[in-house]
Amino acid sequence: MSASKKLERKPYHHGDLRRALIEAAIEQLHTSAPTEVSLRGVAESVGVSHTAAYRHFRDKSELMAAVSETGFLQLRDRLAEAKRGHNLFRRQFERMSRAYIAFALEQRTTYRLMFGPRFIEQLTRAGVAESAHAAFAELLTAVMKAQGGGEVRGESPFLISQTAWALLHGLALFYLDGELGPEVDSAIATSACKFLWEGIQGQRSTVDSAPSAKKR
Amino acid sequence: MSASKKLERKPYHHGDLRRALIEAAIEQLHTSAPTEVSLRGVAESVGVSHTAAYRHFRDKSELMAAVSETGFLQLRDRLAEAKRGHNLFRRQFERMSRAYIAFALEQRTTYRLMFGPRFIEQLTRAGVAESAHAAFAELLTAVMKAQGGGEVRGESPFLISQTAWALLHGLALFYLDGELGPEVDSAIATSACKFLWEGIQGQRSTVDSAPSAKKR
DNA sequence: CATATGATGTGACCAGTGGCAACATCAATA
DNA sequence: TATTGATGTTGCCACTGGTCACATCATATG
Repeated sequence: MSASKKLERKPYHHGDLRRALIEAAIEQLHTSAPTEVSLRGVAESVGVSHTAAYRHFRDKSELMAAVSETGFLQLRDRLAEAKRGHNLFRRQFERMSRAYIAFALEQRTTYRLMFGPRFIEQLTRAGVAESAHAAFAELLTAVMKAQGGGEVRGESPFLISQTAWALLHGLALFYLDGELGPEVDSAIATSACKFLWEGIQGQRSTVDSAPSAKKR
Repeated sequence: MSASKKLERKPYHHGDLRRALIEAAIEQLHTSAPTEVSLRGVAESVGVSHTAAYRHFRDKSELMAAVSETGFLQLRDRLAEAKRGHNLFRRQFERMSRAYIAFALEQRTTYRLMFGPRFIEQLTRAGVAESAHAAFAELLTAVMKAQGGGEVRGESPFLISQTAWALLHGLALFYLDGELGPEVDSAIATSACKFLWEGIQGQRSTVDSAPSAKKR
């Protein structure tokens, strides 16, 4: 076989095992519950001994934390993408909500992992905390900007954003748990966002959809 | 030792092992994550061989489902208790919200278990589904009654209740994950409920909170 | 009262898991 | 060229959930 080149002959050293393990773990999460994903299985699917993983992760939880981190980064991108090109918060909120739930549905198990029981531990790892906050910041900045324009009431943007996030998270779990249908646009998500929107919008809504009798 | 009586001499047959196992599991959940609770550990803490559990539960997950069921029943009682003696939905909602989050905080790990990754599987077991729906019904009936009095807008009580539940669930997880302080009354819960309340209240609010400044 | 029978608990054992330690392999530098 | 540190491997350990054959007992039946 070719001797000079680098591939084919399964080199003793993998090259980028860390990344490969993370991707393999994500792959397994598509078909297995977080609990059922075994470090051994992941290593095997990469064609490597299970202990090799310990050269790149202190233990299994650190590998899973790395998976979470990539999840949060992806979620952040989705949210950023959702609001891009729209200036009205009402519109941004609607699109971000859909994007959020769509992400949770597509990455079901990863999403569960991200917000699962190890969430606290994970947040102690720098990377996870940062990426999680980055995702949250997408929502927060949108709220703050909308407050500047008077579109959203002027109370603490943190409280408002957290409320919205909590609602989205709760909704996402409902979808994941199969209590709701698989269509992101189903009644509940739409209604829920409408209810919250009506609770947080500012007095002088610049463009209040329709002049329908609103205002309290 | 006394031969005629029933206690002391650790009888070969436990008497009510099923219940004892459930309680022991709940006990362990107070100090261990759901994942870390082992069937063997639970059995040992009851002073029984780990295989004895299989006489009462098909497998570990069935034991955990039983734990969930008792959790939902307890949650239902808490919610029922919270609204008892109050007629104004606004007041009921406020109290139920606090009760909900308080329950999640007190039974941290059990709560995680209840809504954890196995939620779907659990719901296929009759007992769990029933108790879960019973808890939800407490909220639902309150909403429906309030709609009758015009206190809550007349849209689908299901959608409204689910929205509220989703919000509460999301909030509860925030508390559990330590993103928020441990005080149930902290700003976020109060604000979140206020925002939602303003989004769902009916047109002719009978008593729109005394104009008192309240706490803001 | 004696005995048979089914419910309940036990011990031995299995495969699978996460993790550790000593060793093997290799790439890069001195 | 030799050494060294990073990376991957093999062998092992304790532990877990689960199955099996067997032990113990409560109770119904003669």
